[in-house]
Amino acid sequence: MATIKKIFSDLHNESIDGVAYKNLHLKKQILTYFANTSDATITELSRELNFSAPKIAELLTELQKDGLVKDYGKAEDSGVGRRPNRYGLKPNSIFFVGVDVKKFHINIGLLDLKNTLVKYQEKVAFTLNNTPKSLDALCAIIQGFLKGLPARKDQIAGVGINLSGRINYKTGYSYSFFNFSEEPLSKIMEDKLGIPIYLENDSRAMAYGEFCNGAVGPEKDVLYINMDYGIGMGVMINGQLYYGKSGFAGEFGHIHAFNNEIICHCGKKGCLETEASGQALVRLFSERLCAGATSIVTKITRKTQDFLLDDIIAAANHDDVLAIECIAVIGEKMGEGIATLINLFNPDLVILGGSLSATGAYIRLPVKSAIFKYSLSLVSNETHLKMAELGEKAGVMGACLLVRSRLFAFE
Amino acid sequence: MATIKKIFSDLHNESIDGVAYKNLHLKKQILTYFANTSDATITELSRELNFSAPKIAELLTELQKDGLVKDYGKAEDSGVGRRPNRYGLKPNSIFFVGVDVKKFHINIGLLDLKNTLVKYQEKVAFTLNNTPKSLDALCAIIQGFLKGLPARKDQIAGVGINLSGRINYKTGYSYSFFNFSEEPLSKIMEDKLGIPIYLENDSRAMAYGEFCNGAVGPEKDVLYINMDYGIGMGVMINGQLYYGKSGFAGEFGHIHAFNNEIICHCGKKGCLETEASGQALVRLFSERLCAGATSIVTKITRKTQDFLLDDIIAAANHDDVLAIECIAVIGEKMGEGIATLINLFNPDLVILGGSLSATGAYIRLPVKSAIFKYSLSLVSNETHLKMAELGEKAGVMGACLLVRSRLFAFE
DNA sequence: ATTATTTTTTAAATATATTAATAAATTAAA
DNA sequence: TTTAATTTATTAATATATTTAAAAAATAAT
Repeated sequence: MATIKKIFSDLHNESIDGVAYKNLHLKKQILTYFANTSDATITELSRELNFSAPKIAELLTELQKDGLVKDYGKAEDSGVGRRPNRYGLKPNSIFFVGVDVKKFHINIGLLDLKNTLVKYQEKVAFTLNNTPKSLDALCAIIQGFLKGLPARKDQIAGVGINLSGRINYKTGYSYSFFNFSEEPLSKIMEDKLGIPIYLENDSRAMAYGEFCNGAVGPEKDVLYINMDYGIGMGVMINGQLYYGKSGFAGEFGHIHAFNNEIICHCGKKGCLETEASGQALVRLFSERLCAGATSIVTKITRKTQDFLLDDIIAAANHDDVLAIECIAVIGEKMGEGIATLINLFNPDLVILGGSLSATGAYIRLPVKSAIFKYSLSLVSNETHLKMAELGEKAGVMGACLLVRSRLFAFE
Repeated sequence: MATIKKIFSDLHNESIDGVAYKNLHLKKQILTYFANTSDATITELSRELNFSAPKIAELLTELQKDGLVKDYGKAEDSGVGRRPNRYGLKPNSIFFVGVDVKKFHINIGLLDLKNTLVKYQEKVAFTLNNTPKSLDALCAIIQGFLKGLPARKDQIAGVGINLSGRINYKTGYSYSFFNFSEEPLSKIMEDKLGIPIYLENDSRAMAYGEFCNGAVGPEKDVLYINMDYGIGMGVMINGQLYYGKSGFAGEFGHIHAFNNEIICHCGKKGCLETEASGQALVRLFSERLCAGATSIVTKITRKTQDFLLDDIIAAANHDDVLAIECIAVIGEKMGEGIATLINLFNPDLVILGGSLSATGAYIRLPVKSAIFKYSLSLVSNETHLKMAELGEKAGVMGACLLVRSRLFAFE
């Protein structure tokens, strides 16, 4: 069995041309088909990829020799005729590490080729600051995770890392965090950890998780809204993540939506994020409490101020009226923004994700009614609104799957 | 030489498979390369499409037999070595008709395979109403144009028609105009005119014209803003027009942007179009005149009310202060909307088009300054802002080129 | 249980594309 | 002017993929 390094260099060998190039291309098409769809028979692949059965069979045996593909045996009875063999990715050949860096904690996990989180650690203590010390702490956590894995290091294709703010995944530069060096952040971390690093914007990675393994079915044009302290978005167009020119597409939180005087951390005034985000919810909730409103959150947390977003979400899910009211206010404003997105993107599906999505219908209903109110009905009639399915795991899943997509990618 | 019908059915024969399918695919790739890029040599095509030179040569001779491709002879001196032959589309083999339906007139033209408007009629008298009579008038004009063409009818691949409002190009339904029948509009017109009809949203068609033959160079993510009485947008993502689920993507004019009481013709309040469009400009200009402001427009047109948008544009281009001031007001609001687009799409290029773009810097500068004010600088720094280059011809060009793209399209 | 039917898989034959080699065209240098 | 160098175009030879046919595997019907 070839090592991951060998497979990697084979798959990305750019000096290859002619027949070898075409075979390599077809191999990647097969792998991508397995990854995006599922196991398949020779005949299915032949039809789908427009190559003859013998050719597909030849490449499948090569991929099996490489250790990437497995023969899963005879398919289920499908009526009459000989039952075909099903082929698919071999789970234990390659693994991917995903690191979801949140404001106050880290989630980290190891994914195999069958989309199983082999190992997963949630809410590892960490505080995100834009300092070298914070970066060192992050590296140390990843280092520790890499040590205790049920996989050889040469089986790990890379580490995907989600950060909030502006990220250019192609260059590896981060512009909002850990941007105190001349070199791209991905390079710095690769040097420290000795393993390929792939940076991505947090919302886009979460979106990718939902796209591949969550709420998205056959839909091709999908928007994923990450509702957390800030507001982020991941855009899928024609079945692929959309980046824009420099990887900054989807800055939904910083569109100008209000004529208020609240200064956003991006430096501008009136961003959607100033009134429709988790941080706006915390502010609104505190204001209402100060103004004399009552809530069970004070009982649960024994605090009278400095509530966390999670405290309010928990209160709402315990039927706390104040929390529910405040979420409705935020949701209405969020929905107005989403109405704009629907007019512009005419998506098949909009997914509400991020920590605020844990409030379920409390956020969904005001969003839905605002969409009706503010978008063209002909357009929004075509759009489904769903809640995210992966919850807290979305980020880690997405980060891992993005590493996979880079391994299988062509060019 | 094969007839257009033969070529058409060859190019879209779906029963073909195996080798014939692959050859057909490669033929279309070659044609698309010629269409999108320019003429090319065998070696260039071989490199670009990853096929061997003999294979490319074989298909090129076939395409020459079909009458679609022409040998343009030896290339310019490129230093040392044998000079290659350049091949490209043959201009007089196939033609496309484009019809740009405006509110108060029609532009109609005939395009050859070298992007030359062989015949072009501008501002043909017509008034767009949502009535069968208006539709009949439109068909009559097209019928008349088809009669006097310097091309046989069997050489015309189809007629592309631009309409404002919501269009689903796949089904051929129009939802804003001529929507009084059960059957799709494209079907109705095909039956009347006896030639394939392709409907498209007017702004998207204009955008496509600029993409293929106007202000767009190598950029892949581009937004085209159609500033007319209404506001429209065409979106190019990854080098291709973006439609969204039902072809309604890009409804920029109807995003909710103001808390005003002006009812938009879409039925909602506060649309961007109510304050940042040509119709808003006309309203603003009239109000300022009524309030006592002076303008040369009253002298030129000898009217004291009922100004057309073109009157105000002409006045501005004659340095009329009131017109320039009003355009700046509209431009500032338009720019605020475009800032939102930039945050969401992170485009390479934004093109200002439509009749208002004829005011040049008068509209460009306020738009530009609003973009600086309202979008994330990291994102907007990456975006260029250009004026459209095709002017009034954009719609006809786009309509023709869209027919072409459907002829060459695969699937 | 045997035979017919259907489908996948393998194998052989055919068709096809690529590679390598040659010829042709062009420029620069001898 | 001739020769060498360079690149393209064409051809012939080789490698490759596809097609066709045959075999194998599975099920249903007789």
